[in-house]
Amino acid sequence: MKKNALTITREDDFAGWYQQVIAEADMAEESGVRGSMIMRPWGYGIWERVQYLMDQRIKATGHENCYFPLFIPLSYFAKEAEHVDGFAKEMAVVTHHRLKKGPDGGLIVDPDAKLEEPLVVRPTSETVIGTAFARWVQSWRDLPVMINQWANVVRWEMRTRMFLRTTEFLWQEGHTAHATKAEAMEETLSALEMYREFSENVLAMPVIAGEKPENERFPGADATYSIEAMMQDGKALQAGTSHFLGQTFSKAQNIRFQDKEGEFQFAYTTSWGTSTRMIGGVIMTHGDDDGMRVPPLIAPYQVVIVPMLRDKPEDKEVLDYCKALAKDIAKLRAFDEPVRVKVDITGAKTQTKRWSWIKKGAPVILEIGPRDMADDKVAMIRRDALYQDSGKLDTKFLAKAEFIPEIPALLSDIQTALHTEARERMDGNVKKGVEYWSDVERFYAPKKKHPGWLEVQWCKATGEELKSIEERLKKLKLTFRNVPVDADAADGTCIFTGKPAVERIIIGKAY
RNA sequence: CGGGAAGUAGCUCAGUCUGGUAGAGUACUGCGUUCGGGACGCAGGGGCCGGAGGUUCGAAUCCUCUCUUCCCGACCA
Repeated sequence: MKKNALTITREDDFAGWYQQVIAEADMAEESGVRGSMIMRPWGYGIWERVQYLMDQRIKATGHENCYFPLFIPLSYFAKEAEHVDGFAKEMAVVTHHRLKKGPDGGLIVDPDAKLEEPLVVRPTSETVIGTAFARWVQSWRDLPVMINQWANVVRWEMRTRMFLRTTEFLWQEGHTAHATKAEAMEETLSALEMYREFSENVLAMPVIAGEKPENERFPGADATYSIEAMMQDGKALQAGTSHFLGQTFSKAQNIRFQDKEGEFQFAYTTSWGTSTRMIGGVIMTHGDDDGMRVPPLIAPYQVVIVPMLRDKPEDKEVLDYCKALAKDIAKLRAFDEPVRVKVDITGAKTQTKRWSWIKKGAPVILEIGPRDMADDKVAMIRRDALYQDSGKLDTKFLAKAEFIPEIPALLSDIQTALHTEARERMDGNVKKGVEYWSDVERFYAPKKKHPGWLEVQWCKATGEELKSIEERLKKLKLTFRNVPVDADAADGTCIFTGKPAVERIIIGKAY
C-alpha cells in the first residue's frame, strides 16, 4: 500500500509540511540563535548550484563580482531618508569592540570599548556601494559601472521562517550606475528578465515578472520590479527584485560625472537581488508528500547510486560494480556540464538510504544489488514519478548498457516535467476577468484553501487612494503582487474605484 | 513587537496539576535471523529535564527572570 515518506501532508498542514521537508531532507536546521539557520550540505549544495548558474548569467550580462564590507558606518544611512526609514527598524548594530570579565566571573561588554560611530551590519549595500561609486565615477567614460556581490546580509525580522525570512541570509546584490535614465531602466529590466529566465529554466519555478505598485517599492526606489512565484498553497513568494533607483541615491551620495559637454550630471543607479529565499520557493514549488524534489540543474547530485550491502563477502563486488557505474555516468554530460553522480557507501541499511535520498529529492536513484550485478542491470527510481498507479514504488529494472547513455535525456526530461507540472498549476490558479469587488471577496472566502491569484484591472492609484485600497485588500489578507510586464492593456474599469482602468495587476496572499 | 503554545535521550513525546532524584517509541552500538516498499529477536550505551535565581529537608515538577522554537497578528525579501 502507498505510504508516504513524510508524516505531514501538504493538504493537512502546509506550514508543518514545509518544516518537515527541510528537516527530513537534511537541508537546514535551527542554530539556537533567533532566526539564524544552519544550512546543511544538501541545502547548501543546492545554494552552491544556484550561485554557480546565476553567477554565469550575471557575468554574461557584463557584470563583475567584488566584495564590500559587512560593517557600514551608521552615518552612511543618514544620507537617504526614505531608505533609512525602510530599514531602521530591522538593523543589527555593533556598538562595542571588546568584552571583559564581569563581577560574576562571566563575560560582559566592556563599556570602555564603545565605538565612536556605531557600525551597522549590512541589511543591503546601496549606501556603501554608492559611496564607492561616487569615488569611481568622475567622467562619462567611467560609466556604466556594473558590479555584483555575493554576500550575507542581516535584517532583524520579527517573525522568521527557514529560507523564506531568516535574520541572516545569503544573496547576490547587483549594483549599477549609468549615464542615462533609459540605460538604467534597460538594466533594471534586463536583471528582471535574467531572474525570470533563471527561475523558469534553472529552478523550474514559474513566475510572473512585473512592476510593483508604489506602496510595495524598495525604500528609496523610483520603481521596483519583482518575480512572483506561486507556492502549492496558492500563496505568492517574491523570489527576486530589481530596482530602478533613478537619481535618488546618486544625489544622496554624490555619484556625479562630467558629460561630453563638460556639464555635471548625476548618474542613474539600479540594484537587484535574489537570495536563499529562492530555495524556500523551490521546496514549496516542487516538494511533495515524500519530501523534496530537486530540479536536476540545481541538484548537488543528479544520480545517486545505492549499493545494497549486506555485510557479506559479495559486498565488495557490489561496491566495485557501483563505483564502475558511477565512473561511467560521470563521463556523461547533461545541461552542458558533467553529470553529478554519488555512490552512497555509508553503512546504513538499503531501505534507509533509499528513503533518505527520496526525501532529499535526488532526481534519479539507482539501487544496485547482487541480482542487478549478475544481470548487468540497474534498478532505477525517478524522483518526480515515484509511484505506479497501484501505489507501489515505480522501480524500473533496466539494462545497464542501454540505460547509461539515456541519463542526460532523462535528467533533462525530469527538469522539464517539474517545470511543466508547476507551470500548469500556476496557470490554472491565476484567474482573470474578475470585474467586481464582491467577486474578489467571494473568491477569497475564508474556507477556500488554495485560491491562488486574481488578475484585475485597476486605476493605478497613488497616495491616500492607494492606502485605502491597501486597507481593503488587507482585510482579506491580500496584497498587490505586481503588474505583469506581458499583461494585456487595460480596457475596463478599476475594480476598486470604478474609474477607468490603467493596467492589470495581480493580487493574492503572500509569504 | 503584541496574543497563544511549547522547550525532558540524536529525533517525536510521556511524566509537571498532586514536589521524593528519569521514562516510552524511534534512532544508535553488539550478536543472531532476515533482506528488491522504511525487517525481527536478544543484549547494551545515551539526559546538569533550555539557562539563571528563588521556595523547600528535597525541584523536571512550585515561583521569578531570561533565551529559543512554533502558531496568530503588526513589520518585512
